[in-house]
Formats: sequence, structure tokens, C-alpha cells
Amino acid sequence: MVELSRRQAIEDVASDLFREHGYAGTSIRDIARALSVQGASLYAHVTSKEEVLWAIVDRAAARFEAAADLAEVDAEARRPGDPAEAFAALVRAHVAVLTADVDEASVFVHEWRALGPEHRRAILERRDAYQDRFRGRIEDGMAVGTFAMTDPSIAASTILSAVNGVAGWYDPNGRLPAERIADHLVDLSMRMLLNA
Amino acid sequence: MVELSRRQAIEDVASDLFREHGYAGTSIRDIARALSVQGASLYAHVTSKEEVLWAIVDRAAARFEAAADLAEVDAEARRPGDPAEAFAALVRAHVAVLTADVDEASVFVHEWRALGPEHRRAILERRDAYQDRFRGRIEDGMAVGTFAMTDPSIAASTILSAVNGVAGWYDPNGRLPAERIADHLVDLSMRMLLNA
DNA sequence: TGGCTAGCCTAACGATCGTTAGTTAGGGCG
DNA sequence: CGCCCTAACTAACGATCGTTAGGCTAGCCA
Repeated sequence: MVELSRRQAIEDVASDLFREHGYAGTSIRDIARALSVQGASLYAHVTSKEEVLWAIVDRAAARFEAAADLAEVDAEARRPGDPAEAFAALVRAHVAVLTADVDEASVFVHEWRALGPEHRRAILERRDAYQDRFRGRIEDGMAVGTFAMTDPSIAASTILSAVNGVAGWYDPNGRLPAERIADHLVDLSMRMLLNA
Repeated sequence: MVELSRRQAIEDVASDLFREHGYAGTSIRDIARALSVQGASLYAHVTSKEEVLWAIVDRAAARFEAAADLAEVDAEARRPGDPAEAFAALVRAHVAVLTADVDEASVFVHEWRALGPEHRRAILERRDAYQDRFRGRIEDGMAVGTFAMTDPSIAASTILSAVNGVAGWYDPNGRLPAERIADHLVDLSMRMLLNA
């Protein structure tokens, strides 16, 4: 574990603690203790507690967005106009980001409620836009008959909830490597959608 | 909204606030303010803040357990030995409890982390046992060929995450009645499992 | 050698936390 | 009337919260 910058180290342990005890359940002094430092010392690197939360959530959101961008480009290059391929790529990319840093991703999934009104609104907008990408691909697949009829909004929301559930039990040192987990989630997601 | 007892009213507003801001993010005085009462006044009805959380979580857990009991008996009466019927009944019962009191159910789903060590352990045990009921039915279905091969543990956990996601967007005054939502979730869950 | 910088320290601020103690107001009932 | 019960009150406790201010130290570079 190389420590790139002090600021990064703070966000790393904050992610861990926010995930375990929540934002409100974690004090500045808790974060400092994990770094063997006094609470007040953190303010040399950070302007407020909420700024730390926002940095984590914003970075996680950006990771999900960038991974989805790349996944859609890749899928289009491999099998142009294939909604099943595109959707599977989205799910696989999502699992990859989720498992690459479970702490960060869990904070993104659960702790956005603790953000102030403007940051909260901003992240909800981005979350909606992200969910719309999934929904759009489902609609594409329904239009060409690849996917069975269903409510695309509910399906997108349900699949994202299902995939995010991985954050609750994934263990980087566990039995299953991240890619096998992604295989399972892609499989289960596609079964929900594909026409029999 | 009939107020059965003062204690019940406290747990109701506590469920609402815990769901919105989390346990740690909600103070005793916040709960009291929602009841137009001083913070200290609550201690005539309650012994501690955590006791309130435990009461909510324990009651919600009991509701899910009782609904699953009934669902399994019903399914067995309707179509004895049919794993698909049994599993569908479990999912439908889960959605019914979830939508009957979203606040309470959301607190159960998200805030068990805030419980003390012994309550936390107890609720995790019950959650595991509950999840095992879903997993067991999946294994039954796989054994007789009704359900397609998959990892039953991952499937159970994923389906429960998917269904719990409903707590994030269900609106009792919304467009979709709870039973139509249950229809969707049963449909999506069964598609994940059924052999094509 | 001297200064710059990064990183940490101690001390303290006002606010808020969960909780306890003791008291008061009002309604039902003997 | 007097009694009790329910439900609220005010006041305060010690602890902890996020945050600010100001000072110290060790390493690097000129």
C-alpha cells in the first residue's frame, strides 16, 4: 500500500470508516486515530468533514461514469448495435468498479444521503443519468425483440440494486475473484432481460 | 393515522428519521422535535436511543419472518412440492412487508450496522437464516430441474438485494400499487432462475 | 547556514450529544 | 375532595462534536 499523498491516505481510511459506521457515525477524530494523528491535524489537508465525503463520492461517481463510457464504446466496437452485448458490458464494468475499491463504492452507494443539499442534488442527478444508460439499453433490446417486455425503469433500477448488493459481501481476499463475480451478475442480469 | 400508544408514535417518527438521515445522523432531540416535545421527555417512554433502533429492527425482522412462514405454508397448500411456486411466494411476501411500512423496512435493511455488538450479531444471524430460506428453495428448484444451474448463494443474495432496492423508490401514494410492484419483482426474480 | 515547507502538535471555542433528576399540569376515579 | 397516572416540563451533567488558532519540528534546497 503505497501512500501517494497524505490527502489520499485520509480519504482511504475515511472510506473504510464511512463504510463501516456511516458518515454521521464517524468522527474526524476517528479518522485521525486510524492515521495515528490528532484530530485537528487533519485540517491541514482538508477543509471540512463533508468535503472528504464529497471527494470520495464524486470520485466514485466519476469512476462509474468513465467505466460505463468505455464499456459502451467497447461493446459497440465488438458487436455494433447489439443491445445484449452493450448491456452486459455495462453490468460488467459496474461490477469491476465496485470490486476495485469496495469501500469507496459502498460509500457512494449508501452515504450520499449525508451530503449537503446541493451536493446531494448533484449526485442524484448523476445517479439518475447513470441509471438512464441502463434503462436506454433495455429499451433498445426490447425494441428489437432481444429483451422480453418489462418495465424498463423498474428493470434498470432492480438490476442496479442487485449488482450494488455485491458491495455488501465482496471480499478482495475471498474465494471468488472479482471477474467470476462479474460473470455471475452478468448472467443473472441477462436472464432477467432476455426473451426466452 | 391513529395513535395507538405514545411509544408506537415514537418508533414511527424514529423510523422515518432513521431512514432519512440514518441512526447516527438522527438525535433524540430530532425525534422529540417531530413530536413537538422536549428531548428529555422521550425517556419516560424509552430507555435508550439504541433500544428504539432495536425495537424497530426487531419488529421488522419478525414481520419478514412471519410473512415468509405464511408464504411457505400457502405455497405448499396450493402446489405441494413446487419450488417455483414456493420461491415466488417468498418474493411476493417480502415485497408485501417492504411496502407495508417502507420506513421500518428501510431501517431494517440499512441501519443494523448501528446496533451494538450483541444485537448486531443477533440480527445478522436472523438475516442469514432468512436468506437461507431463499437459497434452499433455489436449491430445491435446481434439484428437480425447474431452475437453471447457478450459484444458489449468490442468486439468493442477489435477488434479495434486488427486491430490497424497492425500498429506495417505493411511494405509497405513487403511480404503482404495491401489488403491481410485487408482480414485477416476482417476474424478474423468476426469470433469473427458471430454466429456459 | 538559513529559510521554506510539510506535517503535526496542544489548547480551546461553542454547539450538540445521550441521558438523569426533579418537578409540574391535567384527567379519571375512589 | 384527594389520589394517582400519564405525559410533559426545565435544568443540568459530562462527553464528544467539527473546527480554529498558533506554535513546534524535521528535512530539503539555496
